[in-house]
Amino acid sequence: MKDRLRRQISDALQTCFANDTLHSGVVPEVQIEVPGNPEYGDFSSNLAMTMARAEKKSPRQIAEVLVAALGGCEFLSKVEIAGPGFINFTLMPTCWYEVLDDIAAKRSHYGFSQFGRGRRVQVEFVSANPTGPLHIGHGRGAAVGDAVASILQAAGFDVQREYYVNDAGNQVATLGRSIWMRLREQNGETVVFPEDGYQGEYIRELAAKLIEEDPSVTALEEEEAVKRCTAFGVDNVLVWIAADLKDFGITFDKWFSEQSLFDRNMVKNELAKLADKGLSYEQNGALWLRTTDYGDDKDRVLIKSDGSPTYFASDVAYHMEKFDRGFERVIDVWGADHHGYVPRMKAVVAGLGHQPDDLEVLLIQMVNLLRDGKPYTMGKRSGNFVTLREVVEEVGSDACRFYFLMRRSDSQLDFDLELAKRQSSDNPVFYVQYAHARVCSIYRNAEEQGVPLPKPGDIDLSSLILPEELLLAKYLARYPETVIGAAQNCEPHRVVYYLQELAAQFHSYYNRQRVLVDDPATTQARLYLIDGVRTVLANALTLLGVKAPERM
RNA sequence: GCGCGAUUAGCUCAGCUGGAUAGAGCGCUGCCCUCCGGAGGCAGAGGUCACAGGUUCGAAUCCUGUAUCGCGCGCCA
Repeated sequence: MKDRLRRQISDALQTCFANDTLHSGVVPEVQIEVPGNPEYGDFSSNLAMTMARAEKKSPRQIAEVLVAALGGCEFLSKVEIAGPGFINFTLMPTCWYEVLDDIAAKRSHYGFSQFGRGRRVQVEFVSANPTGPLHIGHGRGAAVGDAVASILQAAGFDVQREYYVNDAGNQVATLGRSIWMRLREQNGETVVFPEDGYQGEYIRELAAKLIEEDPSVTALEEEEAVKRCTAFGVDNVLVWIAADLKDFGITFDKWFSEQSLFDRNMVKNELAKLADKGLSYEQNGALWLRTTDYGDDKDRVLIKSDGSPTYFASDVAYHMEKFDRGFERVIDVWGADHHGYVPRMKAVVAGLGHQPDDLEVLLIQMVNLLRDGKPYTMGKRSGNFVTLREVVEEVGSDACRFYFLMRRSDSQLDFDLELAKRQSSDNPVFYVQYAHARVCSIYRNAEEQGVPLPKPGDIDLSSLILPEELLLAKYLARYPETVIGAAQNCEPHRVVYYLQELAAQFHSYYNRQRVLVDDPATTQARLYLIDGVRTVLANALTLLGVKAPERM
């Protein structure tokens, strides 16, 4: 609808240039927005004001010329000049009926667009070290990454979801040593558990499981045994992680192993490429990357003087490999405590000849768990985080995912476990899902009463004239642009806010008007309207990974 | 010390990339069930958008500075 108006305005602009009522020939981008105040119509444009300088005329004069050129456009019921030079447009109510037909035609694809033109995008998220179960913070990253991926898909990008497995560094070696120590402990030895070892109970479980599956491990030399423990630990923890994520409704297209970069000599090869480009140099026995050339505040070490690569080295290789795979846009989801690493990674990307913005890093802030408004933490024993699994089991995947997406991902989040479980309008998840269930309930009712259901293309919608009905239709029309905005900015919370507003408008409508009334035409039209609401609620919830239940 | 991010209603937060009278939820106050699910809805009170300058037709939004808070600054991962 907005695009249609945009074309009309562009045409009018050309008309003005042609008949010399405007002279500059400068065609600005035509900005159209939905004004906050309904009195200003359905759409408004600041075009006249942005042209004022080039035209050397007052905005209101320009607006008058433009409005004259728009002439009697049949789908516009009113065009007004207001304030400093806004042009306000009110559309014929019948225009909004088309939105309902559009939704009915596209069903679950309403809101999808070609905005991304099939460009390949990779979203890498979670990527937690395979050294223990996922905790609540990982959960937020998971929910955000998955929703961003879904939103990008809806906006017409070709998206791949990837998990980067840090299976090469010291962290997994520590996991191996921790398991080995617990294993010896279980065999009756007295051991000193390493200070940096992983304290969690799950280490004991892993040790016990390993002895059971392969008792010969105890006979190995220390070094071999630890290696065995490491491999066993990583394999098992990854299975847990995958299961936790699956129960959270998330699957990945690819699990990318850091170790595989070394196995395939990728790190060495990619580092050689950087050296060829003169981006790295040796100093004090170490190999440095010249990240300061691209905005970092100091150069970074790739290979330490003892010859071993830094974590940064494999990260560089990994990101080079991502672009080699043909992704035009690469999105990383990180914990906000890593924000200091953004400049150096952008520097790498820039050094490779890409735009720094081809890599986008989403920083995920902390989750504060609350219970009835009071901070909730597990016992303070080290290694004893609140796991994602416990929370999902307590409040359910839907509530959990919705809450994780309610705020901008870079701002901290209060997550009240009791509130998330509540079956009332206090609870935003419930409130939105309930709106969907309510529409379904009305439809069930209609069927029981033998009311014929509306058939798309064959409905008289002229009885949809109440302000709240037009308001709903207009809001449904804004869904596709909401998805595009969320995709452009990687901001799933926009979809959440959209949902809350749509649900609120629907509940309000429901409370004022009955859908199933005596007049058959009105009933049909209203059923058609709320079916549109139902479809959009379901589509938006799906993008967030939240179910749209038919009854609750 | 340097860098990054924040600062909007009592609380938690939005604010559509610079637009018109700054919004929502919670909490508070007062209302609405002869009604398809009241598991809802309506109304009210509540603001110097941290502060001071600047940019322009126009600033919560962009720039500079100040204050407060948080985080990051390893040849750790």
